[in-house]
Amino acid sequence: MFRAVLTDRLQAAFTAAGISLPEGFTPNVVIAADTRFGNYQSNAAMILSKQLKLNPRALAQQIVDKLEVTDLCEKISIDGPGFLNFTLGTAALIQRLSLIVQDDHAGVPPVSKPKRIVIDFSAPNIAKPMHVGHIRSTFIGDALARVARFIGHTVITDNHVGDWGTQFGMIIHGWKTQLDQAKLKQDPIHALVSVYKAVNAEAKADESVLTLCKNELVKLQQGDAENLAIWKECVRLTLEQLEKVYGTLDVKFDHYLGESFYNDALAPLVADMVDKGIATISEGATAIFSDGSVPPENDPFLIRDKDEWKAAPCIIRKTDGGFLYATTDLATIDYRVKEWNADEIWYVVGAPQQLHFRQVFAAAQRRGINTKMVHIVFGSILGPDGKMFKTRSGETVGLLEVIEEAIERARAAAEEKEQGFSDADKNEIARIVGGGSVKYAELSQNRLTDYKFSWDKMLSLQGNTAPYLLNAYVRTRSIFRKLEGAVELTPELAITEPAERALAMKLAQFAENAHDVLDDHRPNLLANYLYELANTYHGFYEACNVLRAEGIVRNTRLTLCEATSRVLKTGLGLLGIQTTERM
RNA sequence: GUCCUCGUAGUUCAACGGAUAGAACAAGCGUUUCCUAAAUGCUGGAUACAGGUUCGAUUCCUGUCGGGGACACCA
Repeated sequence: MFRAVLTDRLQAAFTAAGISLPEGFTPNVVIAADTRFGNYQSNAAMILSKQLKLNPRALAQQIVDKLEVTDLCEKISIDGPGFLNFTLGTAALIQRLSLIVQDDHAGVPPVSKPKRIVIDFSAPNIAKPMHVGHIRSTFIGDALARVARFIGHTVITDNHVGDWGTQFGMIIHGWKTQLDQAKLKQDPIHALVSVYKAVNAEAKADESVLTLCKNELVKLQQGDAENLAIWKECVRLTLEQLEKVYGTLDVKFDHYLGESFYNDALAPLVADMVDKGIATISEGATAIFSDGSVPPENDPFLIRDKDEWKAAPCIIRKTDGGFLYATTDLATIDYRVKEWNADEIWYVVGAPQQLHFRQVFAAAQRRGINTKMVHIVFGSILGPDGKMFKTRSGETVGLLEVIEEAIERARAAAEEKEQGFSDADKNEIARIVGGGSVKYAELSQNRLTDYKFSWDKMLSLQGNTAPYLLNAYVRTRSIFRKLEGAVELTPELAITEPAERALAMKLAQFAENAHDVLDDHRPNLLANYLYELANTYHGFYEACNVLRAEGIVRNTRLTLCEATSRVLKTGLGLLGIQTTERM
């Protein structure tokens, strides 16, 4: 990575110039946003000049005098208030380009300290279809897992399915009284959903039905054989359907340890926490309160009411003895730490659950767990009214529906092309383009912002979308197909045209971008990078004909195409988007 | 009420404290004897408001206004 090398060189230059760096200060080098000034830049001189009370430009000059980067840069300049601007030399770019074409990681170096990271994402509920709300967790989680693995971490993905809870009282009651067996065979999840909805309506109108449901739930929790069998069948049928959806989306999990997996751990966990004084009995329930170890404004167990701080406890056992969401999550943390030796646990879960995780993480810490736990927050998908899509009240759009529609639209687009595709070709292209479009629509966006669900936006095939990137890839492949037969790319390269240089420069930045994604868990940085790369490639493609060129020019351009091809395929792969040779 | 989060072009979104705030869609006019036109060139338009910190603020801090969310026995 040029950035890392330049950072090291800069550090050495400070030492050589006899400037002692303040504690914890490392010179900052970034990819220049505006290539007019150079390719990389640093603001280190400006920041240090403040602390050392020196003139920033003079300080910059001192550093430049000692800087040894002639192997990398053809130009270093001091601009504006004291920016250090580096312009890479052609030889360094060429070397980099050769590496991308040879390396199976497209020139992305591994992390220096690999970790064991457990990533918790997707987490659909049993007996309910996945809806558009699951898009964010599933795609963001999957992309982060892929990137983390790619740069050398050990990743364990776990789908913490909602397979246990009060809804099973109603489902079991409905299963026994009104289940349509034929429908269950045909479309199990929808059969279960309609049963659930019908019972829910009945229970609202008739108290006695609600009581029956509660009784079924109690029996299930006590291990009644018949209810247990029904529950297991519900889980099996739902997982079977989910696997199909995940298969279409190319999303895989290492584990499916749902909430029920932790049932036996809950009572001992609560007892232990009471023993240790972390949890106390209050109003009949068992709850965790503030221990006063952090300032009240940072304490997740306190809220301010007027001028006083009031308790905001986290309940782990209900008055009736039942356990809750937080209890299961605490047990889950125990398991992940003890059984999987997790260094870090990442939760890709929506913003509404921020308080929940703050409380659970704080509770786990009090139990002596010092594993790093991160809630990777994302904004909500809103309905046309600007309010959250609700699972319980309003109808939402099914995830499968969105994917199918996307594939259909991509298929229609493929149909219009005159590339002599067979039906099988068209189906495969439609699957990749359609599925990729939905993923890219999500992943190209900052995860924190809410957005309104829109069919046209999610399924668009024009503009900054997956097909745009795929088309760039297809263009690279088409060139190699035209060559008919193996091409030997030779190491003799010469970058002369601005479009060639711009492309080589962009390709070199893949290494930095792949790493930056995990700094703040933001796949959209990678998506944006790939868009810029595709854009740069399209520009190169218009400006520089490859096949009609000869000799070293042709070899250089072919190498640029090969490198672009590799980076696009690898980068899209990190987003969970497959590529196609033709479209 | 308290806390969290968001507020950027007509719309949907970008921008690890950096230089002239980028794209896409929508609109208009062009580009195919040339490697896939799902491409490409050109033309307008935006940081909610008020302070503060800084050489420099869309970004950090404070307040106001506005959207959304969470706040003891649902998950």
